[in-house]
Amino acid sequence: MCAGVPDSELMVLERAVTDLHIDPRGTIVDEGEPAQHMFNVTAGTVKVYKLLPDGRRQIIGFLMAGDFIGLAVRQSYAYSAEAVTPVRLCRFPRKKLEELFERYPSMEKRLLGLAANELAVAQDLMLLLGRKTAKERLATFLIMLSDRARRLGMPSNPVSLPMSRTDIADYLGLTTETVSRAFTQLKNLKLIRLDTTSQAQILDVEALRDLTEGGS
Amino acid sequence: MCAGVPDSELMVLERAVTDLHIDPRGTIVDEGEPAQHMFNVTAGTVKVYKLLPDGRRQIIGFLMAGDFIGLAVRQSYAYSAEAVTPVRLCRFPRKKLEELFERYPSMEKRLLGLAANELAVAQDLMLLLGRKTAKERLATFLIMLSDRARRLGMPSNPVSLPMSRTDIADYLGLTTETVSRAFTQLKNLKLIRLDTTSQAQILDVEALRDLTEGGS
DNA sequence: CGTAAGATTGAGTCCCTTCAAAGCAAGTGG
DNA sequence: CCACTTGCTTTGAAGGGACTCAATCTTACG
Repeated sequence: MCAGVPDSELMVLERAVTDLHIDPRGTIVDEGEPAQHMFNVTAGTVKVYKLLPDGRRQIIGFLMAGDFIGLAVRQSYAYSAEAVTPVRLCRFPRKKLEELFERYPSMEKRLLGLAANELAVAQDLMLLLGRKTAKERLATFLIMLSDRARRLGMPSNPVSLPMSRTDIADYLGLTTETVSRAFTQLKNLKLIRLDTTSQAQILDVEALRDLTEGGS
Repeated sequence: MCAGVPDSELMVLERAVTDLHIDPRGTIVDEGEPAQHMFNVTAGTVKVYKLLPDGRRQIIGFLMAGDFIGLAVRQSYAYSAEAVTPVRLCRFPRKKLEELFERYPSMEKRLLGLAANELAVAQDLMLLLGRKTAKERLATFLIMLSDRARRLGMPSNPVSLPMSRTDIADYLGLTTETVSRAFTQLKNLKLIRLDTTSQAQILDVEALRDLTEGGS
C-alpha cells in the first residue's frame, strides 16, 4: 500500500496515515510552509520545484511511485510540489513518524539510503545544468526516464512523458522552444521518434546514451 | 577532534580512525573507485566534483570543517574530491562505521539530518545553475560563503576565497572569464571590493543579498 | 467540428563563451 | 634586492547557442 514501509511497521501508523488523491495541477506542498507532513507517492507523477521572486522556476525533480516528498525536510518545506498527472499519495504526520523512528530505528537507515540516492541524482542534475548542452540535456532526460521506468517494472522503451514541454524546460534549465528544437534534433538524428507529444520511442539507445556524456 | 562525533562514541572507532593531512591539489577520492572510507573535514577547504569524458567539470560543492565526504555514498564514489588548501581529515572505514551504527542508532539520525542539509544546499544550487544569471550566481556564491563562515564562527565579512577563479567557474557553471567579469560588475556597483584576489570585502550586504534573487 | 491550450518553427537578439592579449602576483635565481 | 619566470586573473573582440518575440501548427477536448 505505502511503498517502502513494511506492513508490520505500518500498523503503528495506520490511524495517522491518510491516503490522498490529487488531480493534475493540484498543489501538494508550498515552499515556505511549515513542514508538518511527509508524503510517499504511490501512483502518478509529481513535480517538485523552487521559484525565484520574479517567477523563474527550477524543477528539482519528477517523483514517481516509491519516491518521498519531504525527505530532506526541516522546519518548513524548501520547495513546492504539484501533481502532474492524477496522483495517489500516502501522507504521514511528521510527529508520528518520529515516534515510529524511536521504535524502529532501522527505518532511519532506510531513509538514509533513500536520501543518499536523492543526493546522487541531484548531483547528476547539477552536472547537467552546469555543463551540458541542450541536446545532451534532453538525451539525459530521456535516458533517465527510460531507466527509471524499467526500475519500476514498466516498459522502458516507449518513454512516457506525462509532463509538459514547459515542465521539461524548467527541469533542464532551458526554455520550451529550446526543448522543442532539441526534440527535433534528436528526431533528425534518428535517435528517437515521437509517437505522440507525450510518448517518445527510443530508436538507438546506445547512441542516445553516448550523447548523454557528450559523445557528439 | 573529529567534528560531529561525540567522544564517547568516537572511542569505539579510535583504532580505525586515521588523521590525514593533504596538500593543496592532493586527491582525496576518485570518482568510480570503491567507496571504502568516509571522511570528515576538520580543517581546510575541499572541492568535490564530477567530470564528463571530454573534461567538462562541475564542482558539486566546497567542503569545510565539519562537512562529510562520502555521506551519500553507495558502492563506489559518485564524485572526486581534491584539497583546495592544506586539509585535515578524519578517515573512517565504512565497515567500522556501520558497526558503530548498530550500537548507536542515534548516529544515523544525525547523519540523516546532515544528508537533509546537503540535499537542501544541492537544491539551491540547482536553482542557481538552471535559472540565475552570472551576476546573480556570483552574488549568491559570496553570500553563501559569508553565511557559512559565520556559522563556523569565523569573520563573515571579508569573505575568504581560497579557490581559484577556475574553481569558482566550475562551481557556478560559468567560465573563468565570465566569473572575472561578474566580479568587476559587482565592484562597479560598489557591492564588493577585492582586497586581494582571494579576499572580498562585502560593502553592501543587503543589496548583494537582493541580487541573489534577481532584485536587479 | 470548433476552440483553446500546448507544441513547433522562424527571425533576430543577447548573454555567455571562445580565442587572444595584456596585467599582476608570487616565487626563483642571479 | 631585483630582473625573470610562471601561472593566474583581468580585459578585449568576435562568435555562437540559447533566449525572446511572434506566427503557425497540432493536439486535446468540449
